[in-house]
Amino acid sequence: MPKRGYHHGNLRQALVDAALALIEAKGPTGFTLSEAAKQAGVTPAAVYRHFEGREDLIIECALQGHAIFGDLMEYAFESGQPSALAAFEATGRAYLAFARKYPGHYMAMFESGLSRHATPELSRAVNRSRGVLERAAEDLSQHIPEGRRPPAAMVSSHIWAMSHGVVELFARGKPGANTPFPPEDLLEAGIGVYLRGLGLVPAET
Amino acid sequence: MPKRGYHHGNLRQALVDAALALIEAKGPTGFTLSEAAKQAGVTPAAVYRHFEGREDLIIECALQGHAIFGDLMEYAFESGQPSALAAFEATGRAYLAFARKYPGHYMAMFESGLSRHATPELSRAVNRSRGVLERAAEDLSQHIPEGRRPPAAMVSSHIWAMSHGVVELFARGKPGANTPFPPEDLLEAGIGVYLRGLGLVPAET
DNA sequence: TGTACATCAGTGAACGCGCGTTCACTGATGTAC
DNA sequence: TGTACATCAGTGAACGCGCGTTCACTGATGTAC
Repeated sequence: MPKRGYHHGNLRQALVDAALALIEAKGPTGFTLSEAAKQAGVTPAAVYRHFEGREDLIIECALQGHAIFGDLMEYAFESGQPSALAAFEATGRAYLAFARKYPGHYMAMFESGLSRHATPELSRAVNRSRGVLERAAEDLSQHIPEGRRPPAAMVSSHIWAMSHGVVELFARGKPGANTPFPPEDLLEAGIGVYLRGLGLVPAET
Repeated sequence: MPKRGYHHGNLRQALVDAALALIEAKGPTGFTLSEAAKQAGVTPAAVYRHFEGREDLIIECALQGHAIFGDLMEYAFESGQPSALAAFEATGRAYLAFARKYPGHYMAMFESGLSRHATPELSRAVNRSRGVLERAAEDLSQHIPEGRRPPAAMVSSHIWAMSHGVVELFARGKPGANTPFPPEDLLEAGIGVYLRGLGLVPAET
């Protein structure tokens, strides 16, 4: 009874799914509303019953991505507790895992070029995603040998940057296309070195 | 006498310059051949006197970018000699400096989605750019406390990833849009922490 | 210096295409009585 | 249960647009004699 058995069933989500597949295949700018409609078995005009237009569809993709992303990061963060270090490392790993498992979402979120403020809703979603990493960095900061500890926001920015860089440069296309190392190992090793540089993780990894 | 005073003067380079400006403004996928032609004061068909088509124009942009990029990185590398550490840090800084000074080139090189093997010439240019960073990493590796030193290619990949991530996430758009830290400081601090993690740079920065 | 000719950079019109978006419509579904 | 009606998801045709590319052309430049 809830909402089954309409004309299409659930066109809205079918369109989002089609859009995500297309974005994954052709990039966010190569994606077209018409093709998403066709792939959902529907006329382009039908899209306008559910979205304001092309950009609105992409925003929904990014929104759903941030929901999953935030959940995943939060779960990883908590699974590492009470060790701030384990929590932080797990969060970093979750970043790459998300990017690999949901490439369409990832691209919609970070490569579609849409403003973070396109929508209050999107703005909120982005802040939540970022918040998890920042919280992990803050917890971690408490354990850094005092004195010259960098701001937590800087630490989280560094990890975000390295993660994003690994995704863009080494986790796209055919495996081994750019480097002899699997992206997962590359990122984990990079974070390991970085954490050692912060004065944590003296000998391991 | 060399090549002045043609119909246009030097349409080929004028088209490249127009393309670079457009790529910077609208991204590599938003760039259109027609608009580049118009901006150079010429009919779209004229472009085909100098390039095979749209993609060929983008390749030329990337090619010129790699030439500048390679020179800049090499110069930075050598300016830090004979200290392997100084050379490496200078190379990292040169990366970001290039990305900020030549955003159109940077986008054509790393965000246009064209294959590294689109052309033998492009392939060579890419390898040269990458080679400089790898050489810097190798020199640096010699100074790392032996035993558990990561492969040089991994070190250069980490730096490349962090640099690229900083560029994409924090050096685009309005300043301060994403972080309270200037991208230069962010990257320099990140590389500093990373190098300390490698066992170099014990106390400074 | 002057004329005849070859070259070839750039023109302008045309092409087929797929895009995002609009609009009046139609027809299946859900609701009231 | 059966009929009349309202809703509204999806249709199909049409729009104006700018794209990349092609083609026969034209006209300025450079060269030969």
